[in-house]
Amino acid sequence: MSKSDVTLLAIANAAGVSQMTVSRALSNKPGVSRAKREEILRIAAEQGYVVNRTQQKSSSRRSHVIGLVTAELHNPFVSELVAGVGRAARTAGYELLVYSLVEPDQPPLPRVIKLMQQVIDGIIALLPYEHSYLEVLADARVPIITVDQYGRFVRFPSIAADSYAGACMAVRHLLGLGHKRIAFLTGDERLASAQDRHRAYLDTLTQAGIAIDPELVLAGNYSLSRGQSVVKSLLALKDRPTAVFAANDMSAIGVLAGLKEAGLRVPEEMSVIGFDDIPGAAQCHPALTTIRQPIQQMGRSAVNTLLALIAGLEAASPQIVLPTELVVRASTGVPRGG
Amino acid sequence: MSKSDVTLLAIANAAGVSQMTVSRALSNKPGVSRAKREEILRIAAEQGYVVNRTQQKSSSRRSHVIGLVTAELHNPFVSELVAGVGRAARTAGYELLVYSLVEPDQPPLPRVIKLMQQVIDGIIALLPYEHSYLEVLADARVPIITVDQYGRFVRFPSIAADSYAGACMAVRHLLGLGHKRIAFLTGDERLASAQDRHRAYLDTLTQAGIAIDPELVLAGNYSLSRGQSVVKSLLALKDRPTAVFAANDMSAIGVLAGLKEAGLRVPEEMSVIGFDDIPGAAQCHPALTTIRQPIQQMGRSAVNTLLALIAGLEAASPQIVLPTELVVRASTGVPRGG
DNA sequence: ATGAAAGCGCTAACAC
DNA sequence: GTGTTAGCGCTTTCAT
Repeated sequence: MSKSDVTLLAIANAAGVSQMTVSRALSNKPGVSRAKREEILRIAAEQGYVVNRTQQKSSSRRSHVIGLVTAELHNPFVSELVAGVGRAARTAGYELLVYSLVEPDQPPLPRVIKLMQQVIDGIIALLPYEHSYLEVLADARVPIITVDQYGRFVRFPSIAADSYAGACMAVRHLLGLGHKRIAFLTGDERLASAQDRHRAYLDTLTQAGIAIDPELVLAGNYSLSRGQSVVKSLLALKDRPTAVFAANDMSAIGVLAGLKEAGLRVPEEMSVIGFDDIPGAAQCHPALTTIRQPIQQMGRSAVNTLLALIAGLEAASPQIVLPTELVVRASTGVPRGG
Repeated sequence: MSKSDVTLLAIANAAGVSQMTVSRALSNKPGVSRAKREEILRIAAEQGYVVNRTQQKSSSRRSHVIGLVTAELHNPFVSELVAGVGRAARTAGYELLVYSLVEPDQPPLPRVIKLMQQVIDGIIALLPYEHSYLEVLADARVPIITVDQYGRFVRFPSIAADSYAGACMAVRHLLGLGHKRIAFLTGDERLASAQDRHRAYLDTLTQAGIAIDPELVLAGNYSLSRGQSVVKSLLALKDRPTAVFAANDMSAIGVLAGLKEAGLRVPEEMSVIGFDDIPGAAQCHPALTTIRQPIQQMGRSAVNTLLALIAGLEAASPQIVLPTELVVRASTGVPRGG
């Protein structure tokens, strides 16, 4: 007889009480005497009882399972965040299930959306490019939190690092080193984070009295390969920049690769700064100067906010913005003749 | 009234039949007249009915949902495989749920294991380093398939590409180009795939009459960073190799990066060949020659085999091995003075 | 070919 | 503080 047969009733019999008393004891609900409660907990532990979340959900509308949806499984930022969310969820007594959107810009099938409702209590959506399915879920009263946002679309509470402030720091760091011609490699501009970083770049330069040169703004998409391929356009400019601010670490690492390919030394001939501080940032050569997002903390915030929503509370603030931090490593330095 | 309220009973009422008839019609079971069946299907489609998988499971022991467990979310091979499995599952009328092992070498909590049993009909485990939890699941009669294997542990049916044959091809390709000193960067030797590739390297060289030089065998772990860092040991050898066979593409790309850093040209001064043919292999510089694993097909095989197991059939063959293919790109060439 | 009844494991609601 | 009842949505089993 495998453990999977341990049911509420089994424990009730073993303890000589009713099923309901066991349920109450196990869910920490009032209405059970201390003595009985302890006895029940002991027996349950002994027998290795674990609640059946799906039955729990079908009778109480709560499964204590949350879902995380993402289209970018292969993305270091995402996988870090998944880890953070997983830990936070578990700490709060929740399990985490991941729904992978196989087709990035395609909404999941109705079948899958339904499955989400049937299994989970709430959803954390990462980098929600396509979000029509979120509307469907919201209509079905599934609490939703997004990490980053699709444009300025604010129907759902979101968690994000302070992209604007972080990007300002990045640009100021380069300015402080003496750079005047600073290129910017954009992120995927459908996302709020990318828009914020872009705006911060423009604003900070302007505030520093430096005219914006549109040639120095290159269209990226947060990907390594784009970062790498964009380098030649950069080097083809008659008046080359002395530094590049890439909207995220992946594309910054791509830029590093492209520069290496072109034979330029970093930071002597070109400074590079990224954004995110993914694990790979510290390991590449030269180690990447970047803006750190508090990824673990973002995971925790996402979970806590979601749980509050599930509990029926309004999100304290619809948009939670977490501070970022400049991490200076080896990829930035004073410009030549600076 | 949201769609989520569409239940069997609702359709039964709308169709003027019993719940049971609707159930039968919708699950393609016999016992319903053609006319009624069609009528029911029409109404169900109209109302947007979707079965509640968890209820389905609690009464029939089948949810038509399968799970995929992996510790390496951030791994291009894994994410490709997840996509392939997702597509195949959906085609077969199953949904896919992903369980991410947050701590790579740590088994999931009993709570999570229990959740798996409660939600899914079977599990596909990717790169199962730690597999004690699989035993628990198997004891609970959850069908399991692994992709790749932990060592020579064959309790579970597995799907894998033919690592041995593929690695032989890789080495022969280099031999054919005229290389005599060929280094090997191992994979994570806990996995069967890594062991097979290693063995193939040794065997193929021996068969070609080339003595094995232990100095040319470098300990890797399938990671990019290890590939990169290992290059300096390679270049420090008094009698340098002219080619490197890396046990997978990620580490091969790392080797490429390390060589670029060291200023060596590929393939003029060093040939590099990988294994997997992940999407990144074609995009790096120079484009990587590699052994292609049929990742999509592996996903399909894994799903089909798992479904057979779920249906109560024995796996046709406990170990399914799929053929590999040499993909020649730009990272291999004749050795200098070859 | 169709339906009625029972049960899966759990909890909300209402007893006592 | 504790137990009983009913019900979630589905499928099994047994009638008809």
